[in-house]
Formats: sequence, C-alpha cells, structure tokens
Amino acid sequence: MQADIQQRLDDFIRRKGLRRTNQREAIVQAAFSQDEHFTAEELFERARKIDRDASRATVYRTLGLLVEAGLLREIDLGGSQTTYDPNFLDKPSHNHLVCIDCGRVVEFEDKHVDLLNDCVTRRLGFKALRQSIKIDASCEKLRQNGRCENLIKSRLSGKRLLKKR
Amino acid sequence: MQADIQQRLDDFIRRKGLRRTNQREAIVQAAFSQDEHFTAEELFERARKIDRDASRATVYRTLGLLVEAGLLREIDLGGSQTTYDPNFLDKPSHNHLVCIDCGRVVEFEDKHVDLLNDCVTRRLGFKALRQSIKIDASCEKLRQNGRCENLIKSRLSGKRLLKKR
DNA sequence: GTTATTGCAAATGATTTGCACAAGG
DNA sequence: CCTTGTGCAAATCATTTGCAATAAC
Repeated sequence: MQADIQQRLDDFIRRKGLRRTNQREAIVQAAFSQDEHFTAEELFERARKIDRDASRATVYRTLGLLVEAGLLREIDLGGSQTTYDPNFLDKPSHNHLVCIDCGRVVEFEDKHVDLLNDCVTRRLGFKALRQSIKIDASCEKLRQNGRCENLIKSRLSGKRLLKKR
Repeated sequence: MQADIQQRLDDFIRRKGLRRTNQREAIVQAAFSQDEHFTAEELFERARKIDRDASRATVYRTLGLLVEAGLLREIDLGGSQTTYDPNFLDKPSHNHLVCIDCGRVVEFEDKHVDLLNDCVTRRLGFKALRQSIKIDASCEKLRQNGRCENLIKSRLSGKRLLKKR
C-alpha cells in the first residue's frame, strides 16, 4: 500500500476524531494491496486472511469511510453488488470498459474525452464535477482469431463475468 | 404512446409466443405515456391508475420483458432503485447529466462524444457496443443568480433528489 | 473514563420466485 | 384444453442498523 494512501487516511481519521483499530487497518490493507476492483464480499474475504476477526459489518462500515475520505470510489459495473475502485488516486479521472466476452474490466484515461464532456456540460448550463463512462465492448481479438487469452483464463478460473442484476 | 413502440412490442410478443393481457397493456401504457424516467415503484403507481389490479410482481416482470425487447433501458442514476429510461428509441445513444443541486436529469446526445469513445475503444482493441455516460454537475444558474427554478420546484414538490444508496 | 468501534443477529428494502388460480389463444 | 400470466406472500440477497460488549485515546 502506498504511503500516500496511509497519509490521507491518517489525516481523515484525525480530522474526524476517529480511531485506529486492527480491523480497520486490515481492511484498508486488503483494499489497497492490489489495484483490482472488488466488491464488499471480496474485500471481506481478503480482509479475513489478514485479520480473522474482521466482520462483514465492519467491512461495510469501513468501505463507507474510505469512500467518504475519497480513497475509494463506488463504480457501477452492472452487477447486483457495488464495485469499489481503488485506483482513483493514481488516475483521478479514468473510466471503464467492460468486455462482454470475457468480463475483463479495462481502465482508460483520455484527456480529450474529459475535455469534450466538460464542453458538452458547459453548453447545457452546468459545471461538471464528476463523469463516469462505462463502455460495454466486445473483444476484437476474439472475433478475428477466434480466441482471446482473457476469455480462456476467466473460464478456467471460474471467475464471475457479468453477474445477474 | 407512439405506434412505433406498440409495433415493436407486438413483434416481440409474437416472436416469443407471449400473450396480450390487460395488466401488461396498462403497465406498458404507463411506462410510455411520459418521457420521464421512472423506478419500478413509480411505474407501479402509474400503472395502478390505469388498472387497479396491476401488481408489483407483474410490473417487475413486465419491466424485464420491456428491457429484453429493447424498448426500455436500465440506467444508473445512483439511487438504490434501478431507473428505467423510455427514451432510447427516439435518442438511441443519449447520455445523462444529473444536477447535484436540484436532482434534475438532463439527457444529451452528442455525435462527437460517441465518435471519440469509439476511437478510444478501438485503440484499446475492442469494439464498442454500448456506452453510458453519467455526468454529475452543478447548476451554473444557481451559482450565479443564487437561484434556480428547478431547485425551487423540486423543493416545493418534495421530489426525491438523490436517494441514498 | 469517555467515546468510538466491533460483532452479532435482526432489520431493511428492492427485487425475485413458488404456487394455485385465472385467462389468452 | 394447454400454456402463459397473475397476485399473493414468502424468499432472496446486498446492505444497514440496534445493541451490548470491547477497545482506543
């Protein structure tokens, strides 16, 4: 976990008069140990490996805090569970593309996209505070080669693709 | 309700071997009588005014059908309930801006935005099938004039702004 | 000590579903 | 008839919350 995150979290905790607890530390560590997105349930499982005492309730409560602190962002990938994205500190205005073939989520940042959206927003009489773009797409590699390593990998690992809503 | 919608719905019903029922008709009519977005619950209320027998379960089941038929689209406006958008037939690739001051949802279409997103997607090795953009924005009018008629209206009507998640 | 935090289990709230009855074709 | 559709109430499932016990500071 980057020092940057720890720093911001400490600030937040001090500012709000909160306390450092083992459970919280474990959950935070679990959240930022990888740059992969996760659901509350997935985070719960990860956190348990660090601190067997971590409970689902505390995971949910901590998620709320981390979102409030601006360290985590809720994103909508279309499932029935909320997905959390830990990468907004590194890439403050990135967006998501979801491959409908293999379920892979690709993050992308593009200045032009941001600029154009600002433009459109201003034209409508507003000031853009946040934009989220989700693109559902199919894999060109799969179509052209008949195969795509991500699809194979995700099938093998039994990884959830698009969960039902 | 446009004839176009009725037409497409009839096709769908025939193609799938479904049946025309009063409840369904009432719900469909309620869904397309206005071009406003709605939640399942809101649709249920509207439908009840047309057919007192319509039940919540049938509303949910019909919503599923309408989405499957491509007449309605689920969109994410951030609340705890799914929002349904009946305007994708008229504006097949429109997007949404949500005013954080008054909760108003503004639809917009922009060729350039579409084009640019296609571009970005292709560069990533994918083919875009659907894109959804949500922009959270604040009202410039409110900031400059200290007032915004939408805000006033929504306050007066006690209309839900952004429901908690 | 005082107040925030936790785990548990119960509550919530949106949506889904099993089932027996009703009704389209 | 035969199958699909319906309302109801019960079930689901993610998330939230009340509470008594625990732990920061």
